[in-house]
Amino acid sequence: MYIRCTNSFTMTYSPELLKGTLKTIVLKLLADNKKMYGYEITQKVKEMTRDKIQITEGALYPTLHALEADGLVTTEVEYIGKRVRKYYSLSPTGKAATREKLKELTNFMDTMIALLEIKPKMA
Amino acid sequence: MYIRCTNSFTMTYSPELLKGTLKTIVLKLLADNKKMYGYEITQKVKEMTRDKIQITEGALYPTLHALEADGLVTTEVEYIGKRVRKYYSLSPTGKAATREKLKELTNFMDTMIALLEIKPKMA
DNA sequence: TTGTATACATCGTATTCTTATGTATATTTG
DNA sequence: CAAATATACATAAGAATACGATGTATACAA
Repeated sequence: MYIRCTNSFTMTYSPELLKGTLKTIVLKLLADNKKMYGYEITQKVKEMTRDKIQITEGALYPTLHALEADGLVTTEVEYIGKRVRKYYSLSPTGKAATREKLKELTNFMDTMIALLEIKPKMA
Repeated sequence: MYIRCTNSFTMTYSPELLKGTLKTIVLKLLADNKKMYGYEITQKVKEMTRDKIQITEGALYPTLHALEADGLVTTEVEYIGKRVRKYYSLSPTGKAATREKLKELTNFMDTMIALLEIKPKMA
Protein backbone atom coordinates (compact mmCIF):
# COMPACT_ATOMS: atom_id res chain seq x y z
CA MET A 1 0.00 0.00 0.00
CA TYR A 2 1.38 3.38 -0.99
CA ILE A 3 0.07 6.61 0.43
CA ARG A 4 0.42 9.46 -1.99
CA CYS A 5 0.70 13.04 -0.88
CA THR A 6 -2.06 14.43 -3.08
CA ASN A 7 -1.13 17.77 -1.66
CA SER A 8 -3.92 19.79 -3.38
CA PHE A 9 -1.24 22.00 -4.89
CA THR A 10 -2.31 25.55 -5.52
CA MET A 11 -2.41 26.22 -9.21
CA THR A 12 -2.06 29.93 -9.74
CA TYR A 13 -3.58 29.73 -13.21
CA SER A 14 -6.45 27.92 -14.81
CA PRO A 15 -4.90 24.69 -15.99
CA GLU A 16 -6.22 25.29 -19.51
CA LEU A 17 -3.76 28.12 -19.95
CA LEU A 18 -0.90 25.69 -19.82
CA LYS A 19 -2.38 23.76 -22.70
CA GLY A 20 -0.33 24.08 -25.81
CA THR A 21 2.62 25.59 -23.99
CA LEU A 22 3.93 22.52 -22.21
CA LYS A 23 5.88 21.22 -25.18
CA THR A 24 7.44 24.64 -25.68
CA ILE A 25 8.49 24.80 -22.03
CA VAL A 26 10.10 21.37 -22.16
CA LEU A 27 11.89 22.11 -25.42
CA LYS A 28 13.22 25.43 -24.14
CA LEU A 29 14.57 23.81 -20.98
CA LEU A 30 16.32 21.15 -23.03
CA ALA A 31 17.77 23.84 -25.30
CA ASP A 32 19.30 25.55 -22.28
CA ASN A 33 20.44 22.48 -20.40
CA LYS A 34 21.73 19.96 -22.95
CA LYS A 35 20.22 16.98 -21.18
CA MET A 36 17.62 16.62 -18.46
CA TYR A 37 15.45 13.89 -17.00
CA GLY A 38 11.75 14.06 -16.31
CA TYR A 39 11.72 14.65 -12.61
CA GLU A 40 14.42 17.28 -13.02
CA ILE A 41 12.23 19.15 -15.49
CA THR A 42 9.29 19.28 -13.09
CA GLN A 43 11.52 20.60 -10.32
CA LYS A 44 13.26 23.15 -12.53
CA VAL A 45 9.97 24.60 -13.75
CA LYS A 46 8.60 24.69 -10.23
CA GLU A 47 11.71 26.50 -9.03
CA MET A 48 11.99 28.92 -11.96
CA THR A 49 8.33 29.93 -11.69
CA ARG A 50 8.36 30.04 -7.89
CA ASP A 51 5.74 27.28 -7.70
CA LYS A 52 3.40 29.05 -10.11
CA ILE A 53 3.69 26.38 -12.74
CA GLN A 54 3.77 22.83 -11.50
CA ILE A 55 4.06 20.24 -14.22
CA THR A 56 2.31 17.03 -13.26
CA GLU A 57 3.69 13.63 -14.12
CA GLY A 58 0.52 12.72 -15.98
CA ALA A 59 1.20 15.60 -18.34
CA LEU A 60 4.98 15.45 -18.55
CA TYR A 61 5.71 11.83 -19.36
CA PRO A 62 3.24 11.51 -22.22
CA THR A 63 4.65 14.78 -23.59
CA LEU A 64 8.22 13.53 -23.41
CA HIS A 65 7.20 10.28 -25.11
CA ALA A 66 5.46 12.25 -27.83
CA LEU A 67 8.53 14.41 -28.41
CA GLU A 68 10.60 11.27 -28.69
CA ALA A 69 8.13 9.66 -31.09
CA ASP A 70 8.32 12.80 -33.23
CA GLY A 71 12.09 12.64 -33.30
CA LEU A 72 12.57 15.94 -31.49
CA VAL A 73 14.44 14.41 -28.57
CA THR A 74 16.72 11.43 -28.04
CA THR A 75 17.06 9.50 -24.81
CA GLU A 76 19.72 7.74 -22.82
CA VAL A 77 19.21 5.78 -19.65
CA GLU A 78 21.49 6.11 -16.68
CA TYR A 79 21.53 4.24 -13.40
CA ILE A 80 21.89 6.08 -10.11
CA GLY A 81 22.56 3.12 -7.88
CA LYS A 82 19.67 0.83 -8.76
CA ARG A 83 17.34 3.63 -9.76
CA VAL A 84 16.81 4.35 -13.43
CA ARG A 85 17.02 7.83 -14.81
CA LYS A 86 16.07 8.68 -18.38
CA TYR A 87 17.82 11.65 -19.92
CA TYR A 88 16.35 13.61 -22.79
CA SER A 89 18.35 15.70 -25.28
CA LEU A 90 17.31 17.78 -28.27
CA SER A 91 17.93 16.33 -31.71
CA PRO A 92 18.84 18.73 -34.55
CA THR A 93 15.18 18.64 -35.61
CA GLY A 94 14.26 19.37 -32.01
CA LYS A 95 16.51 22.44 -31.93
CA ALA A 96 14.83 23.85 -35.01
CA ALA A 97 11.40 23.01 -33.57
CA THR A 98 12.28 24.83 -30.36
CA ARG A 99 13.11 28.02 -32.26
CA GLU A 100 9.84 27.73 -34.18
CA LYS A 101 7.77 27.08 -31.09
CA LEU A 102 9.27 30.03 -29.23
CA LYS A 103 8.76 32.31 -32.21
CA GLU A 104 5.18 31.18 -32.55
CA LEU A 105 4.41 31.67 -28.86
CA THR A 106 6.00 35.13 -28.86
CA ASN A 107 3.94 36.06 -31.87
CA PHE A 108 0.79 34.73 -30.27
CA MET A 109 1.51 36.76 -27.13
CA ASP A 110 2.00 39.90 -29.22
CA THR A 111 -1.42 39.36 -30.68
CA MET A 112 -3.05 38.67 -27.33
CA ILE A 113 -1.43 41.72 -25.74
CA ALA A 114 -2.77 43.93 -28.50
CA LEU A 115 -6.20 42.31 -28.53
CA LEU A 116 -6.72 42.37 -24.79
CA GLU A 117 -4.78 45.56 -24.09
CA ILE A 118 -2.82 43.92 -21.33
CA LYS A 119 0.68 44.83 -20.19
CA PRO A 120 2.84 41.96 -19.02
CA LYS A 121 5.88 42.81 -16.98
CA MET A 122 9.19 42.13 -18.65
CA ALA A 123 12.61 41.74 -17.11
CA MET B 1 -27.63 20.46 -50.31
CA TYR B 2 -25.44 23.23 -48.92
CA ILE B 3 -21.89 23.79 -50.01
CA ARG B 4 -19.79 25.15 -47.26
CA CYS B 5 -16.64 27.11 -47.86
CA THR B 6 -14.33 25.07 -45.69
CA ASN B 7 -11.66 27.43 -46.77
CA SER B 8 -8.70 25.75 -44.99
CA PHE B 9 -8.10 28.99 -43.18
CA THR B 10 -4.48 29.66 -42.37
CA MET B 11 -4.03 29.54 -38.65
CA THR B 12 -0.97 31.53 -37.73
CA TYR B 13 -0.65 29.69 -34.44
CA SER B 14 -1.05 26.15 -33.29
CA PRO B 15 -4.68 25.95 -32.36
CA GLU B 16 -3.77 24.62 -28.92
CA LEU B 17 -2.40 28.02 -27.97
CA LEU B 18 -5.87 29.47 -28.09
CA LYS B 19 -7.07 26.97 -25.53
CA GLY B 20 -8.06 28.54 -22.30
CA THR B 21 -7.95 32.05 -23.73
CA LEU B 22 -11.19 32.05 -25.72
CA LYS B 23 -13.42 32.88 -22.76
CA THR B 24 -11.12 35.73 -21.82
CA ILE B 25 -11.22 37.14 -25.35
CA VAL B 26 -15.00 37.03 -25.47
CA LEU B 27 -15.38 38.60 -22.05
CA LYS B 28 -12.96 41.40 -22.88
CA LEU B 29 -14.80 42.23 -26.10
CA LEU B 30 -18.10 42.37 -24.23
CA ALA B 31 -16.53 44.59 -21.60
CA ASP B 32 -15.49 47.04 -24.32
CA ASN B 33 -18.64 46.90 -26.44
CA LYS B 34 -21.61 46.64 -24.11
CA LYS B 35 -23.45 44.15 -26.28
CA MET B 36 -22.40 41.96 -29.18
CA TYR B 37 -23.74 38.97 -31.08
CA GLY B 38 -21.85 35.83 -31.97
CA TYR B 39 -21.07 36.47 -35.57
CA GLU B 40 -19.99 40.00 -34.73
CA ILE B 41 -17.49 38.63 -32.20
CA THR B 42 -15.87 36.34 -34.76
CA GLN B 43 -15.53 39.22 -37.23
CA LYS B 44 -14.23 41.67 -34.64
CA VAL B 45 -11.51 39.27 -33.48
CA LYS B 46 -10.57 38.47 -37.08
CA GLU B 47 -10.31 42.16 -37.87
CA MET B 48 -8.48 43.18 -34.68
CA THR B 49 -5.90 40.42 -35.06
CA ARG B 50 -5.55 40.90 -38.81
CA ASP B 51 -6.78 37.36 -39.46
CA LYS B 52 -4.30 35.84 -37.04
CA ILE B 53 -6.97 34.60 -34.68
CA GLN B 54 -10.09 33.19 -36.29
CA ILE B 55 -12.71 32.00 -33.85
CA THR B 56 -14.69 29.11 -35.25
CA GLU B 57 -18.41 28.76 -34.68
CA GLY B 58 -17.94 25.34 -33.14
CA ALA B 59 -15.81 26.94 -30.45
CA LEU B 60 -17.67 30.21 -30.00
CA TYR B 61 -21.28 29.16 -29.55
CA PRO B 62 -20.64 26.53 -26.89
CA THR B 63 -18.46 29.08 -25.10
CA LEU B 64 -21.20 31.72 -25.18
CA HIS B 65 -23.71 29.18 -23.91
CA ALA B 66 -21.37 28.23 -21.10
CA LEU B 67 -20.89 31.87 -20.12
CA GLU B 68 -24.65 32.26 -20.02
CA ALA B 69 -25.13 29.10 -17.98
CA ASP B 70 -22.55 30.44 -15.52
CA GLY B 71 -24.43 33.70 -15.24
CA LEU B 72 -21.58 35.81 -16.64
CA VAL B 73 -23.61 37.11 -19.57
CA THR B 74 -27.25 37.84 -20.29
CA THR B 75 -28.91 37.62 -23.68
CA GLU B 76 -31.55 39.40 -25.68
CA VAL B 77 -32.83 38.36 -29.07
CA GLU B 78 -33.38 40.85 -31.87
CA TYR B 79 -34.85 40.36 -35.32
CA ILE B 80 -33.15 41.85 -38.35
CA GLY B 81 -35.90 41.30 -40.87
CA LYS B 82 -36.65 37.62 -40.41
CA ARG B 83 -33.17 36.73 -39.25
CA VAL B 84 -32.57 36.21 -35.56
CA ARG B 85 -29.68 37.85 -33.79
CA LYS B 86 -28.73 37.03 -30.22
CA TYR B 87 -27.00 39.77 -28.26
CA TYR B 88 -24.79 39.04 -25.27
CA SER B 89 -24.02 41.48 -22.47
CA LEU B 90 -21.90 41.17 -19.34
CA SER B 91 -23.69 40.72 -16.05
CA PRO B 92 -22.15 42.29 -12.92
CA THR B 93 -20.66 38.89 -12.11
CA GLY B 94 -19.33 38.80 -15.67
CA LYS B 95 -17.61 42.15 -15.25
CA ALA B 96 -15.82 40.96 -12.17
CA ALA B 97 -14.92 37.68 -13.90
CA THR B 98 -13.48 39.61 -16.84
CA ARG B 99 -11.13 41.54 -14.58
CA GLU B 100 -10.07 38.31 -12.90
CA LYS B 101 -9.50 36.50 -16.19
CA LEU B 102 -7.42 39.34 -17.60
CA LYS B 103 -5.37 39.56 -14.44
CA GLU B 104 -4.80 35.83 -14.49
CA LEU B 105 -3.75 35.79 -18.13
CA THR B 106 -1.40 38.75 -17.65
CA ASN B 107 0.14 36.98 -14.70
CA PHE B 108 0.52 33.78 -16.67
CA MET B 109 2.20 35.67 -19.48
CA ASP B 110 4.62 37.31 -17.03
CA THR B 111 5.60 33.87 -15.86
CA MET B 112 5.98 32.49 -19.39
CA ILE B 113 8.04 35.49 -20.50
CA ALA B 114 10.42 34.98 -17.59
CA LEU B 115 10.55 31.21 -17.98
CA LEU B 116 11.13 31.20 -21.71
CA GLU B 117 13.12 34.43 -21.90
CA ILE B 118 10.96 35.76 -24.70
CA LYS B 119 10.25 39.38 -25.45
CA PRO B 120 6.79 40.17 -26.81
CA LYS B 121 6.31 43.50 -28.52
CA MET B 122 4.07 45.91 -26.70
CA ALA B 123 2.23 48.92 -28.00
C1' DT C 1 10.90 2.28 10.70
C1' DT C 2 8.29 5.40 8.77
C1' DG C 3 7.67 9.08 6.03
C1' DT C 4 9.38 11.88 2.35
C1' DA C 5 11.91 12.51 -1.84
C1' DT C 6 13.38 10.69 -6.12
C1' DA C 7 12.07 8.46 -10.47
C1' DC C 8 9.74 6.05 -13.82
C1' DA C 9 4.97 5.03 -15.98
C1' DT C 10 -0.12 4.41 -17.39
C1' DC C 11 -5.17 4.99 -17.23
C1' DG C 12 -9.69 7.16 -16.76
C1' DT C 13 -11.80 11.51 -16.98
C1' DA C 14 -12.70 16.36 -18.09
C1' DT C 15 -12.20 20.21 -20.85
C1' DT C 16 -11.87 22.54 -24.91
C1' DC C 17 -10.86 22.88 -29.09
C1' DT C 18 -11.45 21.40 -34.68
C1' DT C 19 -14.05 19.90 -38.46
C1' DA C 20 -18.18 18.82 -40.36
C1' DT C 21 -22.86 19.31 -40.70
C1' DG C 22 -27.50 21.41 -40.49
C1' DT C 23 -30.86 25.29 -41.21
C1' DA C 24 -32.20 29.68 -42.82
C1' DT C 25 -32.24 34.61 -44.50
C1' DA C 26 -29.88 38.56 -46.92
C1' DT C 27 -27.03 40.54 -50.25
C1' DT C 28 -23.96 40.85 -54.03
C1' DT C 29 -22.50 39.75 -58.66
C1' DG C 30 -22.13 37.60 -63.21
C1' DC D 1 -32.58 36.51 -62.17
C1' DA D 2 -29.76 32.79 -60.63
C1' DA D 3 -25.92 31.57 -58.17
C1' DA D 4 -22.59 32.50 -55.02
C1' DT D 5 -21.30 34.59 -50.91
C1' DA D 6 -22.20 36.64 -46.46
C1' DT D 7 -24.83 36.73 -42.36
C1' DA D 8 -26.54 34.14 -38.38
C1' DC D 9 -27.84 30.69 -35.40
C1' DA D 10 -26.75 25.76 -33.66
C1' DT D 11 -25.08 20.83 -32.58
C1' DA D 12 -22.27 16.57 -32.85
C1' DA D 13 -18.27 13.55 -33.56
C1' DG D 14 -13.56 13.36 -32.86
C1' DA D 15 -8.76 14.82 -31.40
C1' DA D 16 -5.65 16.83 -28.30
C1' DT D 17 -4.03 17.72 -23.97
C1' DA D 18 -4.24 18.43 -19.53
C1' DC D 19 -5.56 16.67 -14.53
C1' DG D 20 -5.91 13.34 -10.86
C1' DA D 21 -5.35 8.89 -9.32
C1' DT D 22 -2.86 4.88 -9.22
C1' DG D 23 1.09 1.73 -9.61
C1' DT D 24 6.01 0.39 -8.81
C1' DA D 25 10.43 0.99 -6.87
C1' DT D 26 14.77 2.86 -4.66
C1' DA D 27 17.15 6.30 -1.55
C1' DC D 28 17.45 9.01 2.34
C1' DA D 29 16.17 11.46 6.57
C1' DA D 30 13.75 11.84 11.02
